[in-house]
Formats: sequence, structure tokens, C-alpha cells
Amino acid sequence: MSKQEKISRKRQLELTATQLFKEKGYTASSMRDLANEVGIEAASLYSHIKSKEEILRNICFRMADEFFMAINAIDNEPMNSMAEKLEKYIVAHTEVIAHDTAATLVFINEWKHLSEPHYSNFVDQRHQYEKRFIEILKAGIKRKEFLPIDEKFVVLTILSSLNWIPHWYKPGGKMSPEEIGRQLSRMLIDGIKTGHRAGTRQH
Amino acid sequence: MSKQEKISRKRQLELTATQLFKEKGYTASSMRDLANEVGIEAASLYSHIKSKEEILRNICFRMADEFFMAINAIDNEPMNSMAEKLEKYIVAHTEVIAHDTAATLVFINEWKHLSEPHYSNFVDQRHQYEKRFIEILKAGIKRKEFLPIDEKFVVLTILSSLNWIPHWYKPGGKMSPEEIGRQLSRMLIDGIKTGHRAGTRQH
DNA sequence: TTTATTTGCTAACGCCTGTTAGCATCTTAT
DNA sequence: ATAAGATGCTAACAGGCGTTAGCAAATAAA
Repeated sequence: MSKQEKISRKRQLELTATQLFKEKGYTASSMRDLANEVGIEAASLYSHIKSKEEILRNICFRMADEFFMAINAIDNEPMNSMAEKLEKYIVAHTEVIAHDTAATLVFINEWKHLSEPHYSNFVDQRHQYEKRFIEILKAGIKRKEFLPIDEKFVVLTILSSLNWIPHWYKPGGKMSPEEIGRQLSRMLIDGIKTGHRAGTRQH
Repeated sequence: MSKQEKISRKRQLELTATQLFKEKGYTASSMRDLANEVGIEAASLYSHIKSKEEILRNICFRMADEFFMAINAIDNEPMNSMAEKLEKYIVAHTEVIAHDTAATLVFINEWKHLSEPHYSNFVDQRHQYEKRFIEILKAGIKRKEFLPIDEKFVVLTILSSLNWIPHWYKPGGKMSPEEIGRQLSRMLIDGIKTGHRAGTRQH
């Protein structure tokens, strides 16, 4: 199981590094810190990884992939309203976050330490991700399902609310990730939705 | 004007450091970076400041003070509803943010690098600040003005939306800070408020 | 004009940084 | 049994870090 073992060791490093980066930040976390945490010498880390940044890169882009995969899966489902689609997006995003809050925090806070071309790559991907939400809002506004509020503004408000979840979410709490997502989307969508709160009146 | 000059020089350092900390993060910004930026040697910085952390401390606690002062001023005004009070809180918070987005970002992202006892001090203050919002929500729920959603949850959602503003706000844009605050509070409050959107129906 | 303060310099300190080279050992596959 | 790979070590490197000591020049206050 040589290949398995190597992967598992590398994975352990990434997990420990994620925790470290989350707590102290990427720059303030040293390779010696990481080595200490797993009980080996700093130089030995380089039998498993190429560089410190490689770890950060893997965390950031793996999370980016997961976020994209989550909303991609939704686009195949049939949808009645843009509100429904937006809710599904929000729930999906929440579930990805809840699945690994530490990695999410690193993804959110430390991407700026990526070097080129990965930095630009990352920024592009995030921009595309926001665009997916904006398209839903635009469609919803066109259908007069949503109030004509600046879409960019609304998307950033939604995503910032979502991205704060890892700061307080603890697995096994009273709310499941899905419930959190639903609650949040109800709170946010009903705030931008025309018509009553209780009704499902569509225009 | 010796005292004046000194203050102005120290202030310039703080301003430059704020920009630096915002862009690269506190840990990744070196004293030599800062010195370079203002055109002197790194060692010369210590004629004006005691330590690197002193700068961070000043930024963080000055912002904390400004946030508190902004909402303190509101508590003296007469208020008809909790929704109105919450809106005023949100607008006030937004205006403080808009007044110095760079310092706000440092305040939000870099406080964890404060050493004790300042770290605990900071965390306490933030907790108290959140409590002020929670009290409004509790009162609003009691009056049946707001839906009985977990207050902590709602406050964190509100504050996270607010704290993302410095990422996109540019002075001189189409929306003034006050308008942004109003728009945001309408979007968030109407989402947690019972009854119609258009009406002002109170219970 | 003398005195005190502000502002800056050079040189250096001890320590920490990410990373490489070279070698040893232990595990797995042939 | 042998070869290949995985995993780890020690020693060391070149450079960066925040900060201090000691001194010089400019500026302001007496």
C-alpha cells in the first residue's frame, strides 16, 4: 500500500496545515510549526510536498472546485422559479462550507498569498462563481420575481453572509447545514422578493 | 509646531501601514516595507513608534471606538420601532466603514495577531458590540415586530454583510454610505420582518 | 545663543524563514 | 533475495525578521 500510504501522509499534512493556516494565518504559520504538529522535522516535509505554497494552492483550488461542482449539479435539475434556484444555490454553498469549515476559512482568507499565475487564476474563478449567482438574480428581476436591486450588491451581500458561516458553525449543532442554508435563503430572498412573505404568489 | 509635526509623522506611518496591512496582511508586511514606503530606514521608524504591533493595536482599537461611538449616539435619539433602531445602527456602522475602508479591513482581518492582553480585550469588545444588536432583535421579537429567528444567527448575518462592504465600496460611487446602509437594512430587515414589504403595518 | 526635541542615520544583534543536499532506514513489489 | 520507493534524519544555506545602541543633524523653544 505504498501509494496509499503516501497519499494518506500527504493528506494528513494538508489537514494539519489547514488547521494551522486557519488559526494563525498562512504567513504566520511556519514549516517548522507544521512539522512539529505532525511530529517530524521541517526538512522531512519536503519528501511529501514541493513547497509551502503548494499546500495553500491545493486547499484553495480544491475548495473552489467543490463550490463549482455543488452549483453545477443544480443546473441540471428542473426549476420552477429563480427563487427556488437561488435557494438551492445557497443551500449547496452552505453544505460545502459545513463539510469543511477550516478549509473554507483558509480559502476565504489566505488566497491573496498565492503567487502568479495562480493568484489571477483564483480571482478569475471567484469572479465566474459570482457571475453564476448574478445570472439568477438578473433572470429573477426580468421575470419580476425579484425587486430591481443592483445584482452585484445583492450577490455580495448573500455571499458575505454565507462566507461568515464557518466562523460560528459547529457540526452537530441544532441546525443542519441544509437547515442553515434554507433559513438564510429565506431571510435573504424574502427580503428581495416582491409580494408577501407567507404566500408564494408569482408574477 | 514640534508636537504637531510628530503627530503628523506618526499619523502618516499609521496610514501607510494601514494600506500595507490591508494589501499584504499584517504578518507579511515588514517594517522594512513600511520604511521603504515612507522613504526612510527601518530603524528610523522607532523614533516614532514603539513596535510593529503598536501600529496594529492603534488601528484596531481606534476602529472599535468609532463603531461604538456611532451606535452610542443613536441610543439617545427617540425611537418608534426596533426596525427603525436597527436601521439606524446599520446605517451608522456602514458610515464608519465607508469613512475608512482600509482601516476597517485591517480591523476585521488582522486583529487575531494582537498579543495578550489586547487580544482578549478586543474579543470582549466585539462581543459587546454584537450584544447591542442582539438586544434590539430580542426587543423586536418580543414586540412581534420581527419573526422569532435565532438572534445570534441574524446578527452574524447582518454584520457579515456589513463587513464585506469595504471589499467593494469606492468613495464617490453612485451610492452614498447612507444609501448603502439603508438599502442593506431594507433588504435584511424586510426579510426578517413580519407582514408586507410595502406597508409599515406594526403589531 | 543656548538648550531640548525631533528625526534620521549606520551597524549590528539574535532569531526565524523556506528550502536543499546527502544519507539512512524501513516497507513494499518483483 | 533484490530492487524501488517511501519516509525520515542532520547539517546547513542565504536571506529576512523586529528591534536596539549610539550617534548626527536639523528644528524649535528658552
